[in-house]
Amino acid sequence: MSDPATHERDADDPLPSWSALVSVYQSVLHDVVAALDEQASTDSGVFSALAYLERARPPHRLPMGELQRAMHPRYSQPGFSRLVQRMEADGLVERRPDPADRRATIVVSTRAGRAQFRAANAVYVAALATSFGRHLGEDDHARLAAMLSRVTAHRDGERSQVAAAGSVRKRTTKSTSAS
Amino acid sequence: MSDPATHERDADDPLPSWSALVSVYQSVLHDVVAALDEQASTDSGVFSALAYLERARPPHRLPMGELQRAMHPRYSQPGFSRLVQRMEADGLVERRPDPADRRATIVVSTRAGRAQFRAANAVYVAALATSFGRHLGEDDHARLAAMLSRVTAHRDGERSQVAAAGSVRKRTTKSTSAS
DNA sequence: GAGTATTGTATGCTGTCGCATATATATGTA
DNA sequence: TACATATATATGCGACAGCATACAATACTC
Repeated sequence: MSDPATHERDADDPLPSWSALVSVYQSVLHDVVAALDEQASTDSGVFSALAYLERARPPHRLPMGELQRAMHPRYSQPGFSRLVQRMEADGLVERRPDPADRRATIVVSTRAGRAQFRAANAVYVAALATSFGRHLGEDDHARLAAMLSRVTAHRDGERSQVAAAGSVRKRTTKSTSAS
Repeated sequence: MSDPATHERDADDPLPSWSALVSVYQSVLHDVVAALDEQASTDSGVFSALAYLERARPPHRLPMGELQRAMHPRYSQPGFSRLVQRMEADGLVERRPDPADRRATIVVSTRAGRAQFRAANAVYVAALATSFGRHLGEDDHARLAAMLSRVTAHRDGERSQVAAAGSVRKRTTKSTSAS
């Protein structure tokens, strides 16, 4: 779904910017995923999960649900469950029962998982710089980040308004940041 | 292994802008794909292929290879081959032998395919406006498109330089395992 | 405290992906 | 012409995705 034919040639037509975004995303991601695979033997989903565990506030652990939501809508719940199973089979994480809620599972990265993250992250940073970073100037990166963050913020703001309006009680998210 | 040109906190650190781009892409795409599926029963890959056929310069036809390349690295060659087979099975396109090259196949959208594109495109435009367009102002869309287009142009420029340079390569695409 | 709804995670099934490879045609070279 | 190589597309196969659903534990309501 890159850039279809359309009408609406106005200045606020979002199609050109969306098409350009899709084009950049797809080609850069393609390069980065290839680099991770070839130079670090790391699947991009695995890398992403390890990265969020790395940043987790209690050392290297996150409840499954929070980790899944941190990864945007990248995986469905079943898909994410299987990703974690594979990672556990590969020795990258452990799954521990949550003592506070016996339905829940806490994912903890192992020493091997953290080592693999460090190696893969070096590849990732290098590939991203080559494939994306050096194609824009300093100010451009900052401005791009600002604009795109506005989109996310605006979207999220409206979503929580909708959520709050839809239910009488808005006990929605557990009191965690978890972007 | 490449040396870790690691964590730059500089202004030209591409990570924040890349992360923001990924976040916007994933969530907007999620919404748009859901809308296409729910309101137009159209897979996003099918929609993209129909869109490129729609704007093809000879009426509604393109050689398979060109159509595939137009869709960026979204599908592998085999994956694209099967996408077209499915579309043909659904009556959205025909595959005709190319009289000039009997290896090749020309994909032609059928009347039904064009009708489905029009219906799906209306859904697409509406969903994109809701999910992406209205979260930025007019100038922002233009500036965003300009910046991202620069990335694509710069990337493409370098790629053709590399292609022209020929065999002077580092050890990139080699099948070395490494971990 | 019993009954129902809700939440967290896992599994069966099916569809589609990418990789490796096969097949057919085209092109280059002797 | 004969042969090696390149290009266009298709198929076998294994991996992984999402949907629907199952299962387990918790939370709400009375």
